[in-house]
Amino acid sequence: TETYNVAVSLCAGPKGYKAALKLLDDMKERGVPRSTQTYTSLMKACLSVEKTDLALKLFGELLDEGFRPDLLTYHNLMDVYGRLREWQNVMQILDIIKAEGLQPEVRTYNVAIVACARCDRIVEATHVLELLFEAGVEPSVSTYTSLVALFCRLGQMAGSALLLDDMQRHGIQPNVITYSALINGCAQVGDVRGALDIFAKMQELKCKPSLVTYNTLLKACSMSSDWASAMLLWRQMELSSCRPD
RNA sequence: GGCGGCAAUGCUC
Repeated sequence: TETYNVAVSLCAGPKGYKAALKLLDDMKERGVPRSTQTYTSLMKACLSVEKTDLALKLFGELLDEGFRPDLLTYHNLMDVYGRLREWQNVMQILDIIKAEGLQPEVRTYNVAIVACARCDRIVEATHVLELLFEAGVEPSVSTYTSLVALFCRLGQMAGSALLLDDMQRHGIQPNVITYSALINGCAQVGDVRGALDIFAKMQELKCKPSLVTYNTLLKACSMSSDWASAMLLWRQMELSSCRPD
């Protein structure tokens, strides 16, 4: 069982999920017992290629075989429902986790926030952060970055600024991903100036921009037809060790 | 005891 579980867990990517499913058939044929983890890893493999229907089916099989879902299973399940835009189910799973006596972790809430974010549900995503605090769990950079990214994607820059303050009050420093999300927000609302300001701040803080950062900055410029800034950024990008792809 | 899970842009279909 363990050998198979490890093999299944290594199956990610476009081809991986098929290999993983083959392993499951193999286990059944040879009478190798499955486990919660077998199915959870299989769900993950399916999610990596957005096969949400298959992931749901595997969750069903897990239950049919009489296994108890663990935290990770529920994380994957929330991921599924996020992709299906079924945020009500995401919130419900948080309740189920509690009801089952499982101990939620930061990641539990992070996954829930991302799932709500996929559904553009700002209210629910924000509520998840409150639930985290109620549970006495410490937020992480990812927690705040996921929320900030949602606000930014929807152009709610005032809200994202409040979150950034809140984050720092909790002693969490934004990283390159957080800043990239904020730059994306500036892009959404056509604020090239703001995007460049954040970029400047990153340099001050010695926060190394990534390829995504540059792509996002260029997007901000192109959405406002600011070709002069775009050219400057392109040059900067070449000077740094970032190569366009 | 070990193993499996989280966040940012665009492109593609």
